[in-house]
Amino acid sequence: MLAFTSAQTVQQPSFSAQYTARGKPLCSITTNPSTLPGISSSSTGNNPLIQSLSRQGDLKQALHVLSQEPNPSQLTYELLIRSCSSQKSLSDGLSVHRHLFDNGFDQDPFLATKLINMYSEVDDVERALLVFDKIRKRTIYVWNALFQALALASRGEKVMDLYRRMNQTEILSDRFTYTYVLKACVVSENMASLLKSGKEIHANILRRGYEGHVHTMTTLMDMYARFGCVNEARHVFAEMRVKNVVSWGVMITCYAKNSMPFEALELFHEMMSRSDTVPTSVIMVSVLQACAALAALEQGRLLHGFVLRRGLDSILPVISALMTVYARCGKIELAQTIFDKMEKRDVVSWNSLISAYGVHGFGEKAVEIFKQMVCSGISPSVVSFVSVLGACSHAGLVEKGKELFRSMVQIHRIQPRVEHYACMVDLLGRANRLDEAVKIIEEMRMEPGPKVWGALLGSCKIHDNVELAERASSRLFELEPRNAGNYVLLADIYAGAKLWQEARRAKQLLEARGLQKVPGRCWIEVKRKIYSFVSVDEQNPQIEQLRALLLRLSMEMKETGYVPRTDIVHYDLDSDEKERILLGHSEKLAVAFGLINSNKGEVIRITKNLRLCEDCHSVTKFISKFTNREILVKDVNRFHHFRDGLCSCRDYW
DNA sequence: CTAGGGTTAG
Repeated sequence: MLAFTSAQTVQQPSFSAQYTARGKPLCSITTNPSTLPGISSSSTGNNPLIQSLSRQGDLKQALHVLSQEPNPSQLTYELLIRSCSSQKSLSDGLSVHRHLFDNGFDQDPFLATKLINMYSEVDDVERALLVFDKIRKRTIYVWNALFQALALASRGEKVMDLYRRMNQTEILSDRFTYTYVLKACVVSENMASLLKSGKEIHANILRRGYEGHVHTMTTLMDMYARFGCVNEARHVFAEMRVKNVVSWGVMITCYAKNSMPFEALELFHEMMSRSDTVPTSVIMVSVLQACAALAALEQGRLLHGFVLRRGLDSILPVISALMTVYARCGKIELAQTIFDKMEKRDVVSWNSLISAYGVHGFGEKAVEIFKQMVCSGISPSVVSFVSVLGACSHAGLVEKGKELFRSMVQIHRIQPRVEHYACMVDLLGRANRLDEAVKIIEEMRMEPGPKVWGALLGSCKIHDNVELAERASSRLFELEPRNAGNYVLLADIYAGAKLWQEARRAKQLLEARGLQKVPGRCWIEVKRKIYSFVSVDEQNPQIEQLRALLLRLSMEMKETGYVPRTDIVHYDLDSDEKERILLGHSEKLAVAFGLINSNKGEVIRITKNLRLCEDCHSVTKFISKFTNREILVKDVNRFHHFRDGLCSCRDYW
């Protein structure tokens, strides 16, 4: 880059010299160009030949001919630059750039645009910026090309800086500008600060009267969606008079990605009934994702049928999403069947299967699939390692996990990222090897992020380690002050150690920051309808019936040794009240609902938004034995398969 | 020169 900068300004001759030297081998073309078919020695010279060589992708030949051409045209340069872009060749791009500079085309805004595109394509934004700096006449095309290049390189702040500067000139944004600058907002390292910028662009869009432009408005929705601003996205969507399949898709994805799977499914059904929009594979992927999050098997089956009818069943992302739906509905064998039938598989297909076994606690199987993947010649990705390490963690395969972690660098040449360290901390911490977990953190060559400290805090909860919990939580309160879960976890750990005053302080901290505990929720799908439960659910029409059933079961269970875990209720209440609260937990309500409303022999499947509580875990074990029913509970991070009084997690979760 | 998607840990 340095050589080029100086050359561009002062050392022009060296370019030409270097260039001519490189052109030498093909001088035969210039000595007698007319011997080549279709080439005349008229005023157009070698231009048509260079152009057709560029179009064919014979870049080397094109460059050789160029070196002998005294009058290259703008079109010739354009095609050459494009060829460099498509071949991702920085060195050839530089040659063309030098050449057009020598021929006085360096102030041509059209070619500057193409050069910026080209440098962006070869991942050299710095040179793209340089072209922009040098060009004096900056058309909106030049600006847009740079915005696009910077957005692609995740330089959000830089884009906003330049966007504001552009707005001080007489150049006006167009519809392309808006899509690029909006995209730039969500790709910066510093997400929070650019939401403001996004809103600023939103205001400009309205001021300039672009609110009727579908493309722009859809990008705007997506920007809000990625910041988690569901209401803003929803508002933009509602105001759009013209919607197309992408606008619907962005809104559905927005819900699916922001933990609102119900709304995602609802909107999909609305799209199907109220518009003539034909769903694409992209839409199906998002809807399937929502379905997986809810563990809604019947919905999933309907969607699977739909996918087949629409002929979308050979599209890899759709298949991966389908596998995940079945896996998350507890139908792991169906996920395996789909995988087996695939004609082509990519790394994501494999990852889907690995994580499927992982969340069910089949650690060995997950490791086996991982090995099969490697044997079949697919290189594991960063996600493969997250999945397989997670699988080891859930199954307590500590040594296996450590071995795989080492193999990341040693065999697969993948540098561990923060999320891999988080997996290791979880793996070791869960296995009560907290000192080793701490050692891993201390040896990290990067800043341990919230995921790492969060994994440690979670382990402290399992193993009642107050001291370490204080250390982890103090870091978490700095790193993610608005995550309510951390305060609740710390309060629980204190309460578990009967440090009531400290527990109260942790809760006060939560409230002082204006946060609220995420309420525990459960879902159950019965006859294609999904029912949702919150703890001590007074609104539920069947609540009395559910309570009565649970009370009866609880009394029976007590006779066979069940002791309600009133110790985990951290309110200052008498033990009867505590028992009542425990019995009102949403997962118990959902189980009772399933027992009453589904047929005998059917598996009861429940989804929970948090980690399963210990009391519910033991009660569900009892119930599975008592009622001779299989109960499948998917909590935030794994599956619990209850059968005959036992759980598939072997009480390790 | 423009918009959306698969697999992921606490």
